[in-house]
Amino acid sequence: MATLSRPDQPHPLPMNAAPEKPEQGLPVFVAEQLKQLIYSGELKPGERLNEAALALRMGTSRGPVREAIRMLTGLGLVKAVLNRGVFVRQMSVREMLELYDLRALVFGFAAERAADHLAESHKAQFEELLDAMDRACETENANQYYELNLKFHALVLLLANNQRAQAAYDDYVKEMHLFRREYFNAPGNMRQSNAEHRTLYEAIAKGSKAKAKSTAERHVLKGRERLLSNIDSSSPLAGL
Amino acid sequence: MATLSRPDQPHPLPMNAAPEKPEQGLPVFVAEQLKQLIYSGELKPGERLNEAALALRMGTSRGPVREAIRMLTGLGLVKAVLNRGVFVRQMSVREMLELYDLRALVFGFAAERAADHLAESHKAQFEELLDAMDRACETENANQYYELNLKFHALVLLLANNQRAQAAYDDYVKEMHLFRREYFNAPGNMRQSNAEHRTLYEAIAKGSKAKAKSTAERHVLKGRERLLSNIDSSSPLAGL
DNA sequence: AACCCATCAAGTGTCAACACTTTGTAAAAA
DNA sequence: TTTTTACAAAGTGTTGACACTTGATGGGTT
Repeated sequence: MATLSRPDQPHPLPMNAAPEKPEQGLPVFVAEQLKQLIYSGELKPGERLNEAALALRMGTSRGPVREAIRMLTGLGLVKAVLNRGVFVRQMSVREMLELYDLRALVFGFAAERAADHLAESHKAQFEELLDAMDRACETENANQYYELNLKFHALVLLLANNQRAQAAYDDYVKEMHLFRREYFNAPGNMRQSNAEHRTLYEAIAKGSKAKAKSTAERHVLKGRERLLSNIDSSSPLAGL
Repeated sequence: MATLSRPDQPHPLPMNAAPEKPEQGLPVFVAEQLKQLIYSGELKPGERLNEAALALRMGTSRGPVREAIRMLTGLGLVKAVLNRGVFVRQMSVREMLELYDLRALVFGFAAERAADHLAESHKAQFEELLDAMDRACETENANQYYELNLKFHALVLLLANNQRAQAAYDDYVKEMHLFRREYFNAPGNMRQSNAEHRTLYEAIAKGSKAKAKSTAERHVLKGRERLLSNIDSSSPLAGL
């Protein structure tokens, strides 16, 4: 997964009022906005969501806001405490590590299947992405690399031809944004990471299922190791 | 996973009115009830949820019911259509097959790790379960076997020591209840299934990680095959 | 000074009323 | 008889008001 320095808030104060004709109802609209606010970091992990304030900001009453919030609890993005409000979920180190394990598992699974389903048309996409990531390495453009890296992984998942796995993987990546920001800065592994990408792609292109699987798995688990060493070098007893 | 003939509605018309002091708020309470209604089959896949009727039944107003329903949409249990209501999700054959793939993957993962973490105290539990399942086979008690089977799988997941994987697996099993009932009747594979359980347990007990993993994976995938043959023997063009 | 208790503001929990959309029904037109 | 149109019923969408809980503030007591 490589560096994982999240792009610093692409949305400074973006969305404001409700649309004229909500295409899917106000609660859905509000839920989208809230997701943005959370994933972009404007609403930080542990922070409380104030219903009245949000209602005002979204231009609705509290009803739809409450419904939107309930959707997010179903998604595990926020946690409600009776009579005290709902709070943006905070991931523990343990949860984060578990998530890496699952992500590695699913990514390995996807890579294995991608080695079966690869079509000529996708080869071009892969090579384009790999080259673009190389260029991002040259220019030390971490945000750019992060985006391309996401696309690379998404492409593997797409080729796995399992929408459920695709959705799950997507959730995993998004959930990781709920982790404390300060642990994420492992600056310059981009080159190493992209080398792994190349190895993986070659395995997929050759149709070597076993190799693709193990390469993909290890690629994600390296991110796990990196996180782990970041943590106990900064505070030895942070974990659970 | 074995037979998977679901126990026929353990809850005929169970829960009725709201409790005096809802321990976690009315919406949560209602959501629990709704989950029961759905998983038990009283609310069938594709059926619409009537807010007013449910509110009456639960002894609340529509507000908490709507919030409960939104939680379920977040969980993917129901699907909302603007101005037309929310409907219990219906799983397609394709989704079901994808789910089996993921379930096999996670169960394999769990078995591999269980082979590491196995303690003496759990051996007794395993053997107890296996014997009980044998007895259920003798008496042809499918419901009994189904419950024990669930416990066996849950125990493996517990030993994997990854709460996230445990929760995911649990969701998978529950989601499968959203599939059309008629495809689930593969009556008499209980003996075969339990033989696989024994093989798996022995691998775990011996600490053979690779064997445990592959055995567990195949065990679930056999259920997948069974489903598949059930389907195209009953209606050749059911799938997507 | 430390502690305890009333008071109060802020915020969540619930409800009932109202507005809008959809859909079924039955009368009117072709 | 068939089609169209108007109407009515049922149900969802949204709101503002009100009840209750929590936590903070501040005065009084030991």
